[in-house]
Amino acid sequence: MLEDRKLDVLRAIVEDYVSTHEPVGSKTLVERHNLGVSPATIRNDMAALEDEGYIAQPHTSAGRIPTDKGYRLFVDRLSSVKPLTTAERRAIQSFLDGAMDLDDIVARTVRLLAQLTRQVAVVQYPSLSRSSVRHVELVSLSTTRLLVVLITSTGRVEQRVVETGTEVPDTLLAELRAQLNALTVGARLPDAAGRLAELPIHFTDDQRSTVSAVLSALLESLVEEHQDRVVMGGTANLARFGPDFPLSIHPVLEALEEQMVLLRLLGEASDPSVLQVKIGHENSHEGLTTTSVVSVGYGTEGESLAKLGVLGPTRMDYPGTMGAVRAVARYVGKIVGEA
Amino acid sequence: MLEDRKLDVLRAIVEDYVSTHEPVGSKTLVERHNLGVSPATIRNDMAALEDEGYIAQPHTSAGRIPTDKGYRLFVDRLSSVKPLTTAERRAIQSFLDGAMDLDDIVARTVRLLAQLTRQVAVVQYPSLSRSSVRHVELVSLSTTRLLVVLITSTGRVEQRVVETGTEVPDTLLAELRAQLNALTVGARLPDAAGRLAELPIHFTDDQRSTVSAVLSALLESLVEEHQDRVVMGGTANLARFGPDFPLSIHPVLEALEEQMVLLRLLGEASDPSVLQVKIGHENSHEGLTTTSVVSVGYGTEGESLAKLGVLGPTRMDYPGTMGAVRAVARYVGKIVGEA
DNA sequence: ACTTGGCACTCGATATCGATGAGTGCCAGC
DNA sequence: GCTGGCACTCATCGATATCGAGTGCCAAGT
Repeated sequence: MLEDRKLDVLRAIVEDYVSTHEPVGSKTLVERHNLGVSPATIRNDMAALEDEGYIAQPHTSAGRIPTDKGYRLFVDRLSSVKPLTTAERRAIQSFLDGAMDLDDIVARTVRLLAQLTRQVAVVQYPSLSRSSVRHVELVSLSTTRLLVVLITSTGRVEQRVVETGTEVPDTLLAELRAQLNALTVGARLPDAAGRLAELPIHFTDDQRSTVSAVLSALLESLVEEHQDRVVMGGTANLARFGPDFPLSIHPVLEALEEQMVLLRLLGEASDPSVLQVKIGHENSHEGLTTTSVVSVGYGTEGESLAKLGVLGPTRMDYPGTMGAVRAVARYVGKIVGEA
Repeated sequence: MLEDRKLDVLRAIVEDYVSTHEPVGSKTLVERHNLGVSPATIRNDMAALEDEGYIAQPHTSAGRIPTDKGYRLFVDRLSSVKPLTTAERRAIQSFLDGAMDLDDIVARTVRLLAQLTRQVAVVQYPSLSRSSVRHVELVSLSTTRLLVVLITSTGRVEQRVVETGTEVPDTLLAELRAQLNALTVGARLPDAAGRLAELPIHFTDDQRSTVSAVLSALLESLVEEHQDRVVMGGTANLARFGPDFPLSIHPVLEALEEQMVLLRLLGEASDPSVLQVKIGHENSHEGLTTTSVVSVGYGTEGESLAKLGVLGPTRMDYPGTMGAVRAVARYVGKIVGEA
């Protein structure tokens, strides 16, 4: 009974603080939520919660604020993911439906997420390593220049310009194109990279340099894992986080401009199909210690291609945010699967 | 003589205010710059400048701040574009050299500009309408699905997925590919769009639907002007604009997230090859009335393909910013020309 | 064993007040 | 037309006082 009420109190504190952005005291707590007890009782519980590290007071005589640990408990045990309203679902669908190519899908997803959660949205491009080769194309740009284009099953197009040094006859180009496609089409990107090794022996010596140049470019395209590009949007919402937002937005903006940080933000989580919530200091990066990240993988048929998520102040509406992120991930996964 | 000195005073005020971010008074002015006159004299000039609307005082009994009109005069007549140091030139070169594809070039340019000017950088993708068709490629994704790929002379790749409804034999695909390339390669994008009209008659009736589907997709790619995408970076610098930055960053961030606003920001200037400076209220968009935009077109051989620029507080270092923007535009133009 | 009302206490937030001083406008003299 | 002098304005800053939300603790009640 006691333990139960303490958890109720914690939940109430989190909810109140999230909605008011102000430290919450015992009196206002009993007023707003109908716990059937007096402020004094609440105070006792609060003191206990503070001892256990779930809440803290900014100043000696102020209300309580949830700590990271408090939010963690709230997310893990005191709340459930809030399903979206049908209006929101419709919005997602209509927002995402008109998308043409992959770039467009990602761009729309970012804006959608940002709008829905009113926070900063981050979307990772579908990973190349999970996708397969759809087509390889060689186009001569000038006498000594080739464009190598790789088209993947997720609709992504990678391109590289190659300096051949010598002139490349069209016949060689056609031959090479045919062989490359025969060798790689349908294979997973990493596998395709491996198969390339079988190729060069079929050509004469003076073709070698050209061929190997093309190969290395293609290889680059195939293995370029760091091309795991990430798109971000909704930074305007950062300002909304409050004028009271700790230490201003500068470090946050700075961190968000680092691709690497963004990628790590989305996390190398164990199971990408389950919602991941990183709260405050759980984000390794300093400067993001007052923010939380809600992320989840998206993709086809249980196979997660990439991740997406949002970043906001630790004092965010977790149930709502989690609901939005999960819903968007599902829709996008479906769409990417179709394309 | 008198007029000359008044202009000197205005220049001094702008320079001081830009470097200190504080209203500048008559006394400190004479100290810092060696005008050979007394503070009282300066005060007279200042009063005159204020009457004419070039400067203003935030409060009675405070120093003067340049108005938009003052900055305008400063930019037009009192300053000259500051050439970069050789160190900076080297930085530009090394920063831009490793670029692989067009995306990469644009991304690097944005970061370079942001870093160099310590402001928000905006770069427009090279316009498609000015470029020409390098190659058209058709790739079958599945039995009833085609990918139409357009490669332009600026290295840009446009892609569209087409539902054909019926199965498309490889022979038709090859034929169509050959004809499309013969018809369009080398032509400017708008011209190429026109020429497409000549094509369909060469095919049989039951091929019509497929062909016309492909054509309309290609046509879309060719004319899609709104694909004038814009990339932005360096938003972290917004925070640097000061805690004193008027009305916080919110409206600015919001404006910057609108593609349309960004595009208008770069401006439909008369002659894109000349540096354009928009100061404060000259930017139509409200919310950007305390910011200035320095932009210029870039491209090959005097032909401007797109624009780039930076956005900062009206109290920016105009000569330096203009120098950086111009220098970067030149280098990028050269690189895009090569690619 | 909890809960509750009461009460003294803390301390951030807010308001008031005066001193300070940078900066101004104006004027009379050079 | 420049300059020094002078009275005046007003934002800034620090000190002081007040206010009140919120706390911790205790003794009494159930």
